[in-house]
Amino acid sequence: MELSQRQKRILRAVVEEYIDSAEPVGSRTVQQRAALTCSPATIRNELAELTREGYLEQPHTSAGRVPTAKGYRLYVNELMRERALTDDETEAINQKLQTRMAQLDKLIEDVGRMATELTSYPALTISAAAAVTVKRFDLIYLDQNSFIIVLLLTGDTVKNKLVHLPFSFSQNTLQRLSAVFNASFTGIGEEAVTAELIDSAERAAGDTMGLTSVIASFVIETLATAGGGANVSGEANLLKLPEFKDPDKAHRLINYLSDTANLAKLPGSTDFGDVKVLIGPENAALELKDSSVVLASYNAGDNMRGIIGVVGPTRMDYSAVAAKLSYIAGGLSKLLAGGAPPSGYGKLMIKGDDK
Amino acid sequence: MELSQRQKRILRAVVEEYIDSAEPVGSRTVQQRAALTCSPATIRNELAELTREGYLEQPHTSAGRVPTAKGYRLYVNELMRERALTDDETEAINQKLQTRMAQLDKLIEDVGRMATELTSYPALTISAAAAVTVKRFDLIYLDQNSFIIVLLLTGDTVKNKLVHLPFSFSQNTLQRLSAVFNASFTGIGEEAVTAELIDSAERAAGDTMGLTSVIASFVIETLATAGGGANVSGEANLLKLPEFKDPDKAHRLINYLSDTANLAKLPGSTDFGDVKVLIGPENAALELKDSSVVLASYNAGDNMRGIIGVVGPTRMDYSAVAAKLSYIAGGLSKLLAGGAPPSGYGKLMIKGDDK
DNA sequence: CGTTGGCACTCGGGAATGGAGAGTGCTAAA
DNA sequence: TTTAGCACTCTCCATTCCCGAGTGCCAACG
Repeated sequence: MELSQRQKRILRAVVEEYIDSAEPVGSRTVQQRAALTCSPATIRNELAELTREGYLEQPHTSAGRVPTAKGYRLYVNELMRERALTDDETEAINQKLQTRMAQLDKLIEDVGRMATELTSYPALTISAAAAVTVKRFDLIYLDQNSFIIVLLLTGDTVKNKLVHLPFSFSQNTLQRLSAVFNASFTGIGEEAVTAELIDSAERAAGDTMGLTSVIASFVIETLATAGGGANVSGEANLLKLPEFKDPDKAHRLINYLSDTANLAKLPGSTDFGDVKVLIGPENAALELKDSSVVLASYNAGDNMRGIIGVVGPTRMDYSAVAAKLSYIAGGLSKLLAGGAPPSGYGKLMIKGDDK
Repeated sequence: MELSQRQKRILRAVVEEYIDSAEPVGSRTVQQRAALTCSPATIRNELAELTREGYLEQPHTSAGRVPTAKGYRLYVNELMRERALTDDETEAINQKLQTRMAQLDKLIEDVGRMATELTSYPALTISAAAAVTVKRFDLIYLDQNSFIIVLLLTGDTVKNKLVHLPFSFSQNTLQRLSAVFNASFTGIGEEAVTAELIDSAERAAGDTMGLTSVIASFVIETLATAGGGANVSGEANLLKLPEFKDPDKAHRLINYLSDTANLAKLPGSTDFGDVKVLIGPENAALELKDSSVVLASYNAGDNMRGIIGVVGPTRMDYSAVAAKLSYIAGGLSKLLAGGAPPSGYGKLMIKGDDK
């Protein structure tokens, strides 16, 4: 059954009022908020209808109405006004993006913090590399017992490690090793670094001391960990919200979020520029069942992509949050991929989780 | 006035009971806990005396007694039984330290997380470098527009940055620059990197393109940020405690902790192996006035040192926490400084904040 | 003189009580 | 189809009341 125009206006009014007040909203409030000409009584009839259809619910007889997940879904998909960011807001975001040009890893974390500041909800970032490989090897000779391994990865991240060894080696050995690694270990993924490959590299370099395997294991470790980096910031902001006045509930959620392994499980596939909204029970994880998650993905260049998102109560201000995340993700793409902003940047496309 | 033996036993019983129960403790409970032969009435007299002396206080007339900061102080300084860690506990710590051998920065953070797990209180880590300088420069030529700066710092940390430039330069230029930097920028602190020094380096290298200042600014940035790294983990654990059932209070503290700038302000000077206990009002920061902080410092080699600590309610289990932190700090020193464990490792020395 | 039992007193916390207010559903009239 | 009116329901808040835990003091005792 399709909702009437008036029902939609009412639903929107309920959702938006509830987002602001966090309290069940009654017929009189709806009338004012939606600027409807009809009386509260009429609205009561419509509210009853919407409740019957499952878009709203009552905490108890004779309290106002609260949107259900279904109600939020409809709101996000159809009713939400696309909120344009104010000049102040875009200005603030731009400026922050500008001034935060540290190393790549830190940058992403910083942008997460920035998302927290802007939305006042906990922010999470996930950088999922499509397939990281080493672009280039350098071995820097320090003294006869130590050297530095420098790896240049796809995505132009640089990783390094200082190695001390109990035996000595020559600068020549390192040069040979470096050549061998550049020849056979570049452009391959973690799974391709096999024992055979290491063996053959060892022979090729004429390495009898096991240097090859030291380097190779660093390569494996780096490739394995370079992919997924997840990070959360601003968890404490949850405590300000009335829905988390129960410390136990807050504790469970914060705990869930602080285990980065959980974040990786969030459904991530979003087109660049789109924003994905997961409302309450749509979340797979039990701990998120009565919270909502808004995700936007960015393009990090070199086939790498990441996700930035925030977690909040189901009554979070989806339009404002979605707009901000979309803008941040777009800016981040521009910064990282260097090129043009991804399609849809500036505009806002919401992708729901319709079933 | 010196307390009698019995008074001390009573005080200890009150403190330990309160640590366990978080509730004001009455005379009968004390009698049982301290296994005293005298009756509750006698104990009441003593309790009244201790209250008069300021070691205990009553939330209201006719409630049990609660230790004051002064009471805790005495307990920590004199009454606390030095708790030996059980074999299981040392075993667990050793094993965790063993398996966590990632890069230095991550290692410290990980150990912080470990401290959280072991004590179930939020843990903080601060790595305060005495004076970081660059030990060695390397510039790796990638192509005519880009190169990698690799800095080896005191403490054997390696930092790097990938630089893309809009103009081209030769491999020779980089070699010359590298030599100049190694000659005049090694072993000096951030404050010594002056405009004059950069100018003269630029001339010495015959650099007309501003490469020198690009590298120099990375040096400054690195030296400035390499020093203080602070980190907090496990904040959510606070929410489990009855003293933080008010979300507002918890929020204030967690917020305070998550601003790493605040952590740097904690009084840090502790001898290695010692554990420093700051009880409630002894803390300088307002936000910590009714929490306690236990700190242990470790030796990170190369004149560098760090602090690892936990934050909890004033009634935290000082003996267990202090023992664990001391052991962790000792193990960390051994791991980082490579050499012998610092004096006092294994044993436990408490340094209070006596005034 | 320190210790003990007894007793009156105090105070916080939880349960019970009783409006007040907000909001609903229903009915009858416009 | 909309509106006004009305009885009903339920939460929230403040008030009251009682119970129990614990104290302080006093008088008696070894």
